[in-house]
Amino acid sequence: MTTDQAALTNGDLARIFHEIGDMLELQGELGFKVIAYHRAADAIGRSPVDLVSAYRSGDPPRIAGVGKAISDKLAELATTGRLAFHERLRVEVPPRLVELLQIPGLGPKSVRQLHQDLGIESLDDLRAAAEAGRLRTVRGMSARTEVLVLEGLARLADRPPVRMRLDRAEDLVTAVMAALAQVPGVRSLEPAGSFRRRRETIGDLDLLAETNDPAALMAAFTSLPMAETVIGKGLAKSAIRLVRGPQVDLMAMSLAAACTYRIHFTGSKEHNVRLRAMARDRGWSLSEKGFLRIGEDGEPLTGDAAELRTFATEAEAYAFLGLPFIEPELRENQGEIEAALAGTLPRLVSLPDLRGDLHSHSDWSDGRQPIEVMIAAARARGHAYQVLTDHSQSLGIARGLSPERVARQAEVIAALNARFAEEEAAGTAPAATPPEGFRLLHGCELEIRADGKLDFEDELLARFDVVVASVHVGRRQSRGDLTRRTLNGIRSPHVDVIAHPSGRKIDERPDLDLDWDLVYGEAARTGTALEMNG
DNA sequence: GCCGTTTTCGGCCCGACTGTTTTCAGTCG
Repeated sequence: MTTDQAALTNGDLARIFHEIGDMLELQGELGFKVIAYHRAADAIGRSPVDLVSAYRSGDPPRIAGVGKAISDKLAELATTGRLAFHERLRVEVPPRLVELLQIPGLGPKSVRQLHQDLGIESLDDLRAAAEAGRLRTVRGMSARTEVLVLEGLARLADRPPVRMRLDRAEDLVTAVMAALAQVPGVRSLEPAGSFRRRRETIGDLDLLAETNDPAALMAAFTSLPMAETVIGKGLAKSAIRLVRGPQVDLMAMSLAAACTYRIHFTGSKEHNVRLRAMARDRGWSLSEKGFLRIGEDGEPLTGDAAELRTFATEAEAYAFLGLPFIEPELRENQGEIEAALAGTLPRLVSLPDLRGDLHSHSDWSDGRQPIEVMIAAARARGHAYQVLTDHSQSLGIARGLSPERVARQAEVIAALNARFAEEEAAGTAPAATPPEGFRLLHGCELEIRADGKLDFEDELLARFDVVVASVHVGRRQSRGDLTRRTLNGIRSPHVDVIAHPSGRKIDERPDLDLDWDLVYGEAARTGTALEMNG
């Protein structure tokens, strides 16, 4: 436990309460209490409010899933930096025992048994016991368990669980679906899970299939050349691990009743739990198979009395619960259920909304393609405009443009636009061209230098159609300096957009340390757009 | 431990797969 109270972030707090949940579970505590701690930890981890500050100020926010007991513990952590309850648990439960839960197949019951019977307290203890053949002396374990445990340990050391970025997931999903598309009986294949929710990083891949012949599909799936191991195989669902890749789950859906399968496998788990609770309130039990009527005893009716409701589309299933359709991207139990009930769900931006690209680089700076190739692609997509934003002069590594090259580029762009106008007048423009035509706009990605100065004079900046400004160098400066530089960009009357304001690269580079309240406020005041990415 | 226009007590989401405990508990998603 740290003694520096200020260092406790919401993420630290979440870790502490998850660990409490794990340790209580290993002690054999009631399941619902364990779930309550994990649920509270998740809510704490994604709170937008800095909770240590809020609790110290004496005005903590109300958080769903955090009641009096956990709120008191948060207050103790915020004011003292420690939690007596947590420290007592760490005496009672060996702190490293929770690491055993990472081994596939080892759950709380098994870990507890291993600790009780063999005195195992760590992964090292577990390895030694497995290698010595002592696990088989524990009730419910065998020599096979020892093999599985050693494999799990090897995998843990060899390849720590790492989530993949959405683009890599896309490649793998495409490859697996292509390999299964020709299996006899398969009518449809589609991705689900966090990939369908378009999370920025993906753990496992989930696929759904409609098929007349589940046995053939599962046989083909579990014998794919790209499968390293088969984790499970059944007629309803199977799971494999790809060679040097993630786990892939495949579920066979009932024909023409796919809606609840889609909901179930798209998740998130927390979103599904909310839906099932809502179904239960209405007298139905919800699973991937559909809605089953619940009897007096709280159990689904069976036999002749059984009543199953299925639907063809997700929208119908949501409507059955009194909800509008909820887009997959929103299904995280982060307020979307409440918004759906209140009729305040946002309309998501989608591809047809995209009329042009406001930030692009050609081979004049660090892009890969000539301007003409990029423009042909944009016109073929039916865009109305493209803004060319090659780098400004001081970013030498990206071959930033001098004022002279900017002038030459302006001539090239003018000539291209004249040609587009002629083609549109003559009716020879690409078929996808929108009614208003297509125009190439001249912009630049303006460097905000390390000293905070802008990279071009105002007179030159005034000649661009669009100016996108950004910080690339001096990323290690103080929060104050970085914020001042960003504000310099925002306050220039010539700057229209701040590019990648956070400078974050997913899984590669953390956010810039900026005073975001100041940045947002000044951007709103001056009407400067902030690029959403990273 | 949390929560409540049905409840301040008594509920709390659901099913497939695995292994071994010959009838089901544990794990997982």
